[in-house]
Amino acid sequence: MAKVDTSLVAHLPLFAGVTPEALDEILREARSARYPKNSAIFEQGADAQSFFLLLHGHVRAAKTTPTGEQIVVRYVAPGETFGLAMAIGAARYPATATAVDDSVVLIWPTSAWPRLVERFPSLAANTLQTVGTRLQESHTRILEMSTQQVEQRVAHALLRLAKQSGKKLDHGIEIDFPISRQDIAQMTGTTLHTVSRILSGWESQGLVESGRQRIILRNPHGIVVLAERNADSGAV
Amino acid sequence: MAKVDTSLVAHLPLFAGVTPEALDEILREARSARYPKNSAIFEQGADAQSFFLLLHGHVRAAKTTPTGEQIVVRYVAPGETFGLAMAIGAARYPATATAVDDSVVLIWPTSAWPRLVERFPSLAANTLQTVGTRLQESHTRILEMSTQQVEQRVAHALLRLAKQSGKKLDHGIEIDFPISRQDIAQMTGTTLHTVSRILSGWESQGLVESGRQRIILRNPHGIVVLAERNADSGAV
DNA sequence: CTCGCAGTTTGCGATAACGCAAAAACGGGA
DNA sequence: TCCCGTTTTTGCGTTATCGCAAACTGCGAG
Repeated sequence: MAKVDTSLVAHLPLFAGVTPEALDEILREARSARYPKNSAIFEQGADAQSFFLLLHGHVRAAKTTPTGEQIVVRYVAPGETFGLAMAIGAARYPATATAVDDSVVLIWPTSAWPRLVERFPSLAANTLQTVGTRLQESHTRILEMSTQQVEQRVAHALLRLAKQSGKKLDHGIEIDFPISRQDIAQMTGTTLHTVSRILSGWESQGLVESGRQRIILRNPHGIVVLAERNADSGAV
Repeated sequence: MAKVDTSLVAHLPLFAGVTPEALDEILREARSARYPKNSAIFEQGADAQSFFLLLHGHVRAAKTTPTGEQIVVRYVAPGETFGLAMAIGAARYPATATAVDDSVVLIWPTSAWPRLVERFPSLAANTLQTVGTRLQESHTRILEMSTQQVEQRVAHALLRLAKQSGKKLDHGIEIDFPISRQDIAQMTGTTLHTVSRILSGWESQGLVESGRQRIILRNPHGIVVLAERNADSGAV
């Protein structure tokens, strides 16, 4: 069994208020695993046998309709948990998780959750906090989808990705994992065509620099302006 | 201080796994209050001084944009909690809560939450479950907004309302609180005009019977069919 | 180095839904 | 019972966005 250095994870929100000894005990119940780029971690509808903590890499959580259309629920960054179906009392995963980069995760068996929570109540409190935050973000997303047009939604989405997983370059901020036009479309409720048109436009204005599954915000402030301007204030 | 009968609330999910004595202790920390129809319970952005459990009536939780547009986050039915800002670590309410009917609520001071959770860990677990379920519903809503057209979204919204707060009549199911076209528009990400057109259409097909802030599903199954049919399968 | 494919770009017509405006209907309060 | 304000209905022009189709491009495999 791979040994995980407690110091690497001790500062994570999930473990706030947990003593080092307790953390050690918690980690002993986990195993770690590596998922290569583009491999599936779990599938929507499958038995929720495990829950996960991402150590390295990036994971996309996506939901699929009966007719095969997808939306991206979120991108998971290192330090975040995912696959928490058990915490909400679901027996099956409500979404599919895919590694978009080579990724390393900690894995606990779902069956360990009740015991862990009983021994370490902070885990429940911390998880509640996390889930609550995600719920709020989700409501914000609904608000945006209801009231903003596509260009603003794409702007917001990119800014969030930049904040969560942006790598500072001297000529801008790069989204630190491979992401396609299609992915962005699935985050914002539009089509890859429309996203492509929007990014092309921004590129010609020098706001972004982008290519195959790669996006650099050259002028983040300009994108903030786009994101915040309301529909009719943008006459040229 | 109004005394609340424990037997009225003992069966609620929030109190699952809580002993009668504990419940009694928890309820002693609460006070109850009555809000008349159309009165505000709390405003978005205000200090989250309390959290609530709805006993009677119906409450609308809505989020407002800087430009004044609104969306309905959800309708709260009796037995459900709301205003849980503290559980997610927010100091201010992320939405506005309004009684849409004369309503009675239990109110706890936010400051009591940490103590309650420490003494009764099931509260945290139960709340986690609730919040997790809401998160899933929220994702489902995003999925619908991304992949379905307005008519289907309205159909789904009405079916959910009917399931949550439907009153069985011999000639159909009535949504058991006042709800306007505008409200439905704000639940589905469209305009009151479009909702009105859709309901008019349904009315002439005998699917619904509706009036001023009042909707009866005359043929729930017909609406299910509408909700589930995918965009192109509906040729006449 | 070249080939092949996944990802991207772009044009163009189609249309669902919006937005405005005005009239009609309903219900509660005086 | 009548009146007034809110809610609902409906017509009509506008448009943001979609959907399809076709061409292009960059990267990785061999």
